[in-house]
Amino acid sequence: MELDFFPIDLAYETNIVGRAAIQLFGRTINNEKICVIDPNFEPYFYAIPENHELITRLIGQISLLSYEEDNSRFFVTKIEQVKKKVLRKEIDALKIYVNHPSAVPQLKREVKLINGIKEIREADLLFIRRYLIDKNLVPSLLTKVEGDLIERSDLNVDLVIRAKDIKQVISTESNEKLKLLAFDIEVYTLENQYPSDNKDPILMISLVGDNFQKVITWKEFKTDKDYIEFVKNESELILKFKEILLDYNPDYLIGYFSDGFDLPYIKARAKINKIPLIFNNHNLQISTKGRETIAKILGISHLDIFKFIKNIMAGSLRLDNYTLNNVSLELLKEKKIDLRPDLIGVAWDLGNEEIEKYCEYNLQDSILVLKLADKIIPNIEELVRLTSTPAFDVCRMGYSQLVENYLIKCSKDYNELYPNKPDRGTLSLRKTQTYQGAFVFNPNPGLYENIAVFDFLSLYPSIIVSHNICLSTLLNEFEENSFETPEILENNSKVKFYFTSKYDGFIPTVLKDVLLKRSKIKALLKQNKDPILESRSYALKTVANATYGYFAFFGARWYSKECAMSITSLGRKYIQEVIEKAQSKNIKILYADTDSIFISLEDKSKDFIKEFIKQINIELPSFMELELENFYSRAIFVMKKGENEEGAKKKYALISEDGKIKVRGFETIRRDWSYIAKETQKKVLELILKNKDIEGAFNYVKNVIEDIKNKKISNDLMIIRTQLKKEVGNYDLIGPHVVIAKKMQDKGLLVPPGSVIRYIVEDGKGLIRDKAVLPEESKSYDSKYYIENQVLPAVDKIFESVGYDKSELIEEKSQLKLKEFLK
DNA sequence: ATCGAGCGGGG
DNA sequence: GTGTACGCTCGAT
Repeated sequence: MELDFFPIDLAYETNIVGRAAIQLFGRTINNEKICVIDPNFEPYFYAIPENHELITRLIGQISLLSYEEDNSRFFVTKIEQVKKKVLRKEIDALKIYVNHPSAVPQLKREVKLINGIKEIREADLLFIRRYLIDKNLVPSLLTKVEGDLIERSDLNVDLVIRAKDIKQVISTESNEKLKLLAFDIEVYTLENQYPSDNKDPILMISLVGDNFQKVITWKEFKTDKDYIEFVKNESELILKFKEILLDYNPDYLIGYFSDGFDLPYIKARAKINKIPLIFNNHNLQISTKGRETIAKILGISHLDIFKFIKNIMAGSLRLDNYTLNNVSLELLKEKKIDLRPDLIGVAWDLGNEEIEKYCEYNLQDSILVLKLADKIIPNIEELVRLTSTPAFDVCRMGYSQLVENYLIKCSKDYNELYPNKPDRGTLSLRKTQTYQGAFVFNPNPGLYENIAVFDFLSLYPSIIVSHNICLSTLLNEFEENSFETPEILENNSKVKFYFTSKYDGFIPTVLKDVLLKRSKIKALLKQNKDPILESRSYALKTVANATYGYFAFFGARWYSKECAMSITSLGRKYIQEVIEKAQSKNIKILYADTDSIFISLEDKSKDFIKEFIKQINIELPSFMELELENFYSRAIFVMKKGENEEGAKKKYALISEDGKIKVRGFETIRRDWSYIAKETQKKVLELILKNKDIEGAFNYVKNVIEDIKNKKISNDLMIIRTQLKKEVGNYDLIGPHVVIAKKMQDKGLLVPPGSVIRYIVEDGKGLIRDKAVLPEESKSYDSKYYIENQVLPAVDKIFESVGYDKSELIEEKSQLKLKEFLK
């Protein structure tokens, strides 16, 4: 039979004869959940011989390799002699097929040891990705399978097909029918504690899909909310969750930090309740990636959208935190229900409407997550298509991996062998390498009015394309007609790099493809604001903009310091040219960094500025564009501590004409700051930017300081919160929160790891830890500490930048010495 | 200057 | 899972 479907999630299984078969879970155009099993793909890798003459001997030797493990035999099945390219140079390679993907690591090591083998290549590509790339398949695009319907009771799908042939269909059919299910859990928590999965049960789980809303909980109370469903206990709650998942069988299960919290928690509680969480023959799997955990459910693609927002979208969103509330506010203009999560334990014990509030809260979280997913998944899916990587992985990748996966996919089209990853030695060497970076026009600290910001769009990508910058085009010395970079300062001497123009490099070619595709889409978007096209454009932009960073990323396969240096040198040239042109038209430059320029409007009209940009764009190479980012009514540039010419980093705040404040580079406001410090900083920026009221802001802080001195500020605002990460006894270094935790323990209070310790720094002598007390026991907080270590560090640079000295803030009765601050 | 520890997201 | 593991900032020493 023949059938069209959208593949979503892929895995592979091992059959009776020890061969791997790919499983493609997806949805048919008739809305059925399908699993296609494709046994027709063999794992392989490449070996490069030292020279041509050795090939016959090597083939003989390699074909004999085999080993046994767990009663299975792993061996080389066949070897092909092929022509491949390495940085455009043609070479001989051996394509070595093995009987199972898991045999690759061992067999590649054995091959590598054979005398006459120069290098192993492409032995580290996931079997699934290898399959997708080699078969020219892309998840989430319509795919035609020809094969036989088979019976598989172990798979939770509507139909299973054993594929004979499978190929992508050229089609405009969209996969809008995909089923999404968002979920969120609430857990028993006591005030100021953090739940721990070995003792605190899951109290409720919300699930929200298309026309589907449910909150399951296990303490019965009177309610008229029909989405609330009661079960008997936690065990039944987890069983119900599992049942809904199997029944509803979504294509994407979506959570917010569900890799790090919800699913690991469910797994831990399921274990305690002795509930197996098996889906399609596999346990809910929790693995780790660095410090982060990853939760995988076979056949249901679990997307933790927090990961994608943090890794990919944060670059453009630039929020000061990425809580669900904050992200929803930004992207959806909606909020979470305002309830303290650590009071759920109290509510639970009280019962009735108290619990009901938390059920609403729980539901709202899933609603927000689903709405966010609706916005974000099209972006993820575009990156899926661009990189031939399943959404599950794309959702968790960073920029460099995105670029790398795109390049790996493209390398096949050019018959290139993709480079190996750097080894440890290379890695640590690369980490120490520095080079001249972007151009920075240091701002004079101060407050400014009527500002315009210009941005170069795709500055670096267009440099790479128009100057053909690539490892494969980099020359050892000058050649006729080659392109040479400006002079670059390196170790006190000047260097230049040369790139051939005889042929197009691999990276410039594939990047050009991205830029061309994007400009076509942008042209279409001008006629019609189609959200799918928006996503496509977003995906292409993401990959294009990350390419420069990729050259400079120490872990990159296509790492090149020379290319990175060449790109920044050209970037400096372009931005400096614009600055010079602006200055020649008497436009005052306030600040510039990498690809953005801040100017002061002074007496010039907005139209004049727009015309200036238009003129610049006429002269720029194609793909490159100077864009008016926005007009701002005020800006404050702040001195950064330890600032030097080279390393000056962005630290500024802007207010746009519609009153929106944009803050960059201020120390992230963290939990371990007191509320008074956070509030004061926020208020100061507001007063200065909104009302231009520097004196007011100054007086505001002076008042805060006076109030702190006179102990007029309530203890609540002085509390510092620090989480205890280990058992109290296991600390070598005793910080203030550890001292307090010990005191609490002595009082018979439980302070397991994860507890948030609250303390106030009290008047007294010695180290901070000697002065820390429990908030309830605080009689007189240490004014000096709060002024000097909390409030002042949060605002002093702001005032210094507008002409005040820090000391003036603490002087008892200083006359305000308002210096000239409007430059 | 070095080093241990917390932060993030979630409750 | 044909795989690889954060980066920064602050306080104590």
